[in-house]
Amino acid sequence: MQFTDVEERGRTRGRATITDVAALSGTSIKTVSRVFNDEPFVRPATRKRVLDAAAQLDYHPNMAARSLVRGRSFLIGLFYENPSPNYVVDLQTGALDRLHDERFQLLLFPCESAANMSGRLLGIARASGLEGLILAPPLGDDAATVEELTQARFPFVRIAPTTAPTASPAVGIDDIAAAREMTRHLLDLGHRRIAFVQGDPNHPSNTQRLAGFREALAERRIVHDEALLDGGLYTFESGVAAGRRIFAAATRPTAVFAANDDMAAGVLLAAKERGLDVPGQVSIAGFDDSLISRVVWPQLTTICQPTYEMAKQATGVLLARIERREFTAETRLAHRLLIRASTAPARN
Amino acid sequence: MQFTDVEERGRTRGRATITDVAALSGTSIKTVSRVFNDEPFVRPATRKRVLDAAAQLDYHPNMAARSLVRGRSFLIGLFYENPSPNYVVDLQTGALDRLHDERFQLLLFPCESAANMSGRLLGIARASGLEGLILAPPLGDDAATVEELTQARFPFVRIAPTTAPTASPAVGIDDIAAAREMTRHLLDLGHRRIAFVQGDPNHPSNTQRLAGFREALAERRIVHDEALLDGGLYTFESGVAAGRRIFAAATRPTAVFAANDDMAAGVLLAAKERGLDVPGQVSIAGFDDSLISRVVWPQLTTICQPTYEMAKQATGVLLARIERREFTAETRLAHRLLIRASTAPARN
DNA sequence: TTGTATGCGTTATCAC
DNA sequence: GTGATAACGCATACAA
Repeated sequence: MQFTDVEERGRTRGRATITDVAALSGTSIKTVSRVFNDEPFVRPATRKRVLDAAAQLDYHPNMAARSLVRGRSFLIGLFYENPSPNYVVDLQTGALDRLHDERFQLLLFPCESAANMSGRLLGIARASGLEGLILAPPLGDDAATVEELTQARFPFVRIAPTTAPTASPAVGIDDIAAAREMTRHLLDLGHRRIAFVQGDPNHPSNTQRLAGFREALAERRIVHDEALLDGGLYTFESGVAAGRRIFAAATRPTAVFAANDDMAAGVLLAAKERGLDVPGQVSIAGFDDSLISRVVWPQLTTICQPTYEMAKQATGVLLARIERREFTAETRLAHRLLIRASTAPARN
Repeated sequence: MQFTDVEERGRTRGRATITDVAALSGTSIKTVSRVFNDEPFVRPATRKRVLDAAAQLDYHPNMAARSLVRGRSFLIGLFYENPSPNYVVDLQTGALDRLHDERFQLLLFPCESAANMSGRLLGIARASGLEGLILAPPLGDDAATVEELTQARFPFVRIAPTTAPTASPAVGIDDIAAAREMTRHLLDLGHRRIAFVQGDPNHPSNTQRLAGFREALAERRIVHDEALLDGGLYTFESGVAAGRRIFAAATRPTAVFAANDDMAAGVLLAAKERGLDVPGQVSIAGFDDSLISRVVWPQLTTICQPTYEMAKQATGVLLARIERREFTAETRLAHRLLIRASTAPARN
């Protein structure tokens, strides 16, 4: 069955304008404008007349006209790679919640890879008329991107970046400290052969988590067997692959620490394929506290990273920067070690 | 550390305009406009001069001005409830991918509940200047919403709706047939006591899946024990709760069919808590083929519902409708029974 | 406290 | 093929 609609009404033509409202309310367009912009110096009675007329005409200010005359788009862009849906949705929800009741709108820019975006962000931002950018990891760590935006004095904020702070604001947690805590937890349980599953080597968060892992081992004077370092890509599938390699090795580790939950869940699946009991024969730890860590069995010990809150605060900082208000250059949010059922004392 | 930037450059003021490009290229603004809108009747040499000037000035057309004069916003809205992040991201990616290379942009509207949106969608659409709406389930099933939008001749498309087809286009699968297939699969494995875990009773998809389940039982002349009907809310947690109730009952079912994967994963967790072997002692089936079905152990037998593809096609239909081209009123996409490890023959 | 005139950056009309 | 000029709907000096 096929249709062709003759007359659709999604466009703005034919809709009531400020002039119509002025006419019907017996005022001028300036007064209507005042009412709709919450400006002072409008007599309550006049305001009411305007509002009534607007309601009657189903008037809504035309955003395009408003943007044009103000020289602003009220658009901000969220740039992210697509590692796990859970993470992405947390990010979006945080940003959207902060934007609620602001007149800004959020545009999504899922990126294939941070690398091929390098040096192109400013052009995209200009083309879409964005007023500011939120850069989720690992985009905020690309030197060329940061340089380009900074040079152009284009407002942006980075979420959980790991490179040295720049003139641009950032919101994140201390990845090194968090990974250190998790490693200490495993060490405290008696584990000595601990495998580390890296995430995407291009995400500096991975570097930081690995650094924290190494630091904790060094504290206890444990020489890390580099054979126990495996690499994934932050995806569930890559975690499965890494797990299979790890458990196929001659001397199995007693614990595996994966740089995020998706990979940890993959390692868990690999363990089960091999008939290994978790945490009886091997402990598994993740990072992020994404939904997946609570969905698998046993539930994963992980680091609670407040993604939603980071996105929310980052958005707030960006708005402040766009509005030329004072803003916090660097915000560090608290993380939390979440001990659940996937880690247990090492058996001798 | 606090900053206040004196001069940010995210706004549009100060950027090159069509006039600048015309001046630099020695042409008129109309010609520049022609070039940027791919209109014919521009000599190649002139075109090149314009393009060069534009590049030199880093000119990008001002979307607001363009929208204003055309009387269009090039904005479409995606309205969804937030059941599972996996589903939401599939939806977004499908829509975004279709929009790629179109000049439309997507605005996100996560809704708390379909009920409290009833009758408010048109206002929101008008206020945001949207040209069209994509309604993900269960929003497309709200009678008041559909009525309101239809009345106003506002372009919208529904994804996987289950209420009777209306004048508005829809893209979906045959939920009844899919649920029937899944139930037959369980029956073929010898299961006779099969519990059904409902989703949100307000989502008509739930009604359809339950209907398919019942039809399959009726085909085999099996009288369904209504005690085996439990209810969740399409969330993982509600699946856990339902599973606990089901497995606590005096006579346990040998199979559980949940109306979506998130709940099936919850049932699986409840089974494990109780020490039940899956699929040895109980088979569990889901619906959706969302990431979660592949992440849990054993992986879930489920129905593959092409969410991404549905969103992509729905977006295409909406664009056609907005552009007043011919569009398909109803699109039914194929589903697929995915037999994985969570279902096995019933033991006698 | 309210109104008038001007311009924002485009596209569209119509002449050349 | 190309170019003046008038909208588009709104905010904002400036005037009253």
